[in-house]
Amino acid sequence: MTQIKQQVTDDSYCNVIPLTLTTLKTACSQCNLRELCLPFGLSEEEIHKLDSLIGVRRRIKRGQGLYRSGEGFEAIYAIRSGFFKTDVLLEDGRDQVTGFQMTGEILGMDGISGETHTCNAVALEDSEVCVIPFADLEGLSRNVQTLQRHFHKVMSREIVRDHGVMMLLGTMRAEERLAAFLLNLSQRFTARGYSAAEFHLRMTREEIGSYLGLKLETVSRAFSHFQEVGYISVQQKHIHILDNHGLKKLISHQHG
Amino acid sequence: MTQIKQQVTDDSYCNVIPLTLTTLKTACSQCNLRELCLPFGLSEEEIHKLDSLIGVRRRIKRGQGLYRSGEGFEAIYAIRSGFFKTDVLLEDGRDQVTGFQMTGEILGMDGISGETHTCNAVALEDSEVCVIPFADLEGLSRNVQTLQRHFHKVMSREIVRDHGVMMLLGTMRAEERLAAFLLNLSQRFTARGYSAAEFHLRMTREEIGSYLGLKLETVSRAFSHFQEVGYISVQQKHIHILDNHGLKKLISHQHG
DNA sequence: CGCCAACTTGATGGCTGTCAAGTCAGGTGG
DNA sequence: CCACCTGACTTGACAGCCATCAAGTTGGCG
Repeated sequence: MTQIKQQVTDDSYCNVIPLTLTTLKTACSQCNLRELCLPFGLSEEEIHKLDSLIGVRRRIKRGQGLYRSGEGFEAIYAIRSGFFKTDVLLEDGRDQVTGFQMTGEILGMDGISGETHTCNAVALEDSEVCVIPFADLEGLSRNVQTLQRHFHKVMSREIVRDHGVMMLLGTMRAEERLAAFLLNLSQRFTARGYSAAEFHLRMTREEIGSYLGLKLETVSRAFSHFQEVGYISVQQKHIHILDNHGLKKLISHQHG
Repeated sequence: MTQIKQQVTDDSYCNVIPLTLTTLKTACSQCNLRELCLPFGLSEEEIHKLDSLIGVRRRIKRGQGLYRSGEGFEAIYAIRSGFFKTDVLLEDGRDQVTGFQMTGEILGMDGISGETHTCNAVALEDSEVCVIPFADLEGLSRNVQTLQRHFHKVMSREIVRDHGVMMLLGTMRAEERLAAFLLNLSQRFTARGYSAAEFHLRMTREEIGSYLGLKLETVSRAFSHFQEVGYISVQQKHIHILDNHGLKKLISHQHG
């Protein structure tokens, strides 16, 4: 446990102490992410109850951590703006990105089981999260059935998502993985009102590779190849999907 | 509430595979798996409330399904005896085993998010599960805080477990994966009072390979090699771990 | 302008997939 | 009881995908 901290402290976490903590009351009832986030499906009255539950927002600068593995678990976080990655670090130094999270998505549910976080959450751009004290959420969801149900769905969705990643890591080849990754990002940006075809990657090739179980060179080569055959155009972190169908066909193709 | 029992009995699935349905009342309060299963941490009184919630047990013969992908979600299942696998099937024919479950573990949480199961659960030996109607579980956990908390922990544990598998698939080599798999099984058998060193594999090499993202030949070779170097002895599905430490060292070793 | 991290591209090697042949164990029927 | 059959497993040979190592390019920032 303690030796893990040595590994993590390298860069981002030294800067973690001076987190800006706003005492601003957040208000789900006035948040435009309602339909993506925890309040989904709640009545106006119920959302107002949620308002009182969410104490503070927290601003996290690019590169800084929101929580880290080993830390006590107190709250889950709803991303109000920005972009995060979560990663797990093994004692031997190996690590892997377990997910990328964007606005409206919930962070920190890994910590519930052992009352201790089991992964690190790091902002990939300046971000803001709503802090949801977990005991309070449980308390409210004992009274508000729709909230209880929706929270269970959020947790379950995380399980289903993880199964998808396991499928990707276990059965797909490099280019299939990257295609699936791009289409997933595209779909999630679409759900947030952004362009499905054009977006900016917040993460490095190395982080993509870590997530996909590949080395950064392989990711880079796959990007180049996709560009050669006209599926996408890439310029550094700017992605333009030119042939959505081509990418989809690549994934569903038998690997033979 | 009542329509749930109908769902179980007139399930179209019963027409495909003849499931044996017992009307026996189950009783968590008299179950020796309490400490591993959903009742963990509950008081005597609270466990009695759980008793009333669990309607029926269901017997599943080896090779039969408990639920399958696409089916409506009504209940989660606690394994009372036996052994299961869950797998996901892609349209193109690729499939992957996403987990192996043993007594006391909970099946079916993948179905909560979309109210439809997203994977198949198949018995690898004759098994028996306690059917826990999900709406009832939610109802009771609104009244019993310890149950609510524990159920959240169970879901969270599934997320953490999946992260472990992602780590395994994304960063480990074939023999490391198999070593991690064997140690995980050993530890779970131990928690159930069985030998840590000697056990019987319920799954085929192909199923192990699918879970670990490997081909069955690779699994077989890794078993043979482990035997050569004295880590284990294998005879078909019978495993004897001879050098626990050796396996652990293999995993934590840098892959270089 | 110069530095550095991120990225691209090439050459090579190794792990694991693929194909193939053979062995083993368990179950069935004559 | 035994021959037979089938599915599961083992082992070998070879090939391909991706990791590794290396060198060069680009873009952002002080």
